[in-house]
Amino acid sequence: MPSSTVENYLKRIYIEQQAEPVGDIVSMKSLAGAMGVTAGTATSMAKSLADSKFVAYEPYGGVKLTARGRSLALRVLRRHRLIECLLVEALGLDWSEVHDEAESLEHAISDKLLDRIDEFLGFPSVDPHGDPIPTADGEIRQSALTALTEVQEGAEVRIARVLDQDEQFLRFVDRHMLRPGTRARVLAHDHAAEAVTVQSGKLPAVTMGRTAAAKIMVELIKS
Amino acid sequence: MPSSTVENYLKRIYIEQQAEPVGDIVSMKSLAGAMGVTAGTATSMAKSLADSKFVAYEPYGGVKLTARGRSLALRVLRRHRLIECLLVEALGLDWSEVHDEAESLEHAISDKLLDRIDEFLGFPSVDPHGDPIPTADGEIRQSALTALTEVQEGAEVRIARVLDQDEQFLRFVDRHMLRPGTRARVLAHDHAAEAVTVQSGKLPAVTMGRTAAAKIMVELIKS
DNA sequence: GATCGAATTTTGACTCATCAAAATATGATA
DNA sequence: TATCATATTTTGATGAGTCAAAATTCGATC
Repeated sequence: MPSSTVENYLKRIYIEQQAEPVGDIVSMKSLAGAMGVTAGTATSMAKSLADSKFVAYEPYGGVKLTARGRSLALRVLRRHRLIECLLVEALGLDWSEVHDEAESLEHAISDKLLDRIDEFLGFPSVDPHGDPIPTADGEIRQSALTALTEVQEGAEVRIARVLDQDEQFLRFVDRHMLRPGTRARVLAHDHAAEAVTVQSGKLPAVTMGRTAAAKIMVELIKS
Repeated sequence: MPSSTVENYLKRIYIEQQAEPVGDIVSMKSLAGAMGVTAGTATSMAKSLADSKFVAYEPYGGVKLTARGRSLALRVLRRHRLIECLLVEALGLDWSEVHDEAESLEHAISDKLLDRIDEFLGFPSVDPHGDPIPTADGEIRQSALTALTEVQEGAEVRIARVLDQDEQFLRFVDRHMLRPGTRARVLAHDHAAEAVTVQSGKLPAVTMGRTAAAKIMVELIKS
């Protein structure tokens, strides 16, 4: 059984790999940063993950998941996201507080219980943040989404996914009714101010910075 | 934060202490046995638990929880038992399969989530096996129960608690409708055969060995 | 090509939890 | 009281995961 440390590294590598603009390869620096350990620790873990065939490790290059590593990473992600669903839907926790909880529960839950939860929830395809839930056989369906920053002025969108689990940010999103599933309209892009103005429901419009807006992914309804 | 190993030792010591007929002191041998480690490991953990003031450790004597240790043990037990309730009541798992699951989840759940679960379940006082659930402030109410072996022939009882988490045993109990909450009648004690005969619901009577019967605790309804 | 700064790797050390095996203490019995 | 079986403790070792700091390599620039 891989330890929860190993599971965390693989999950992290998977996520960093997604974020990697090109090449799918994760440097020791970003891995160490993402895991909150020193670079030396990242290197030695990289080697040991490579020994277990979870990653391909290129000295002075970086690390990249093997099929085996990717499969385990997706299983961890599946656990994480199904647990988030459970906490929100069955126990009524707020979506802004479930991330950390899921972070530890994801290593403690059995496959059997997980399947039970999946069934109980009606086999959801995304978690409360709109992140896709890998299937039991290790597939993940990424729907093509657009960042709020890329949407034309005046367009109507449906919020689909929020790419940041930070509690503060999620509460901000909540306050302005920009939670996945809701409709909103992009009112303006201010390139000089690097800001985007959006409006949802009956709420007054809100203006947010580009970097914040870039973390909100949407589907176009009408432009 | 105490590690989950520490939590497990304290929980185990608490349980062994309850089982200790006299003196409340747990020997290294029984601790090692209960934890599935060698005696040397038990000794060194006993010392380190003593360093952290969780137990009083007497060389060549044994170990006994301090108030601090007892408090943590009860918090772990509370987590364990509330999780068992949740798995049975909300997710429909069978009571015979929840023990192992709870065994790992109990170290991964936050106090916040636990309180939420407690509320969601309506503040239950016992888990599916009839084991009392410690309160959030560290109290535990042990109701005075009688073992099936001590009940007079012909008496009617209500099953209150089953003192064995073994899956096989719990399924046996289930098959004969002897789950906590159900009524049953003690038909006979056969001292020579060391056996007890019980009957529940519309099922035919079942005869079980003394040691099995001793693990089923009941309340008297009528003798 | 030589040099410099940044990233990476190596080294040595540490903690936690464990084991096997050797050494020792305890308590009962002769 | 001497002995013996059993329980306990000690000792030395191991693996996982970590850090700090020293050593090395890479890649870009001069």
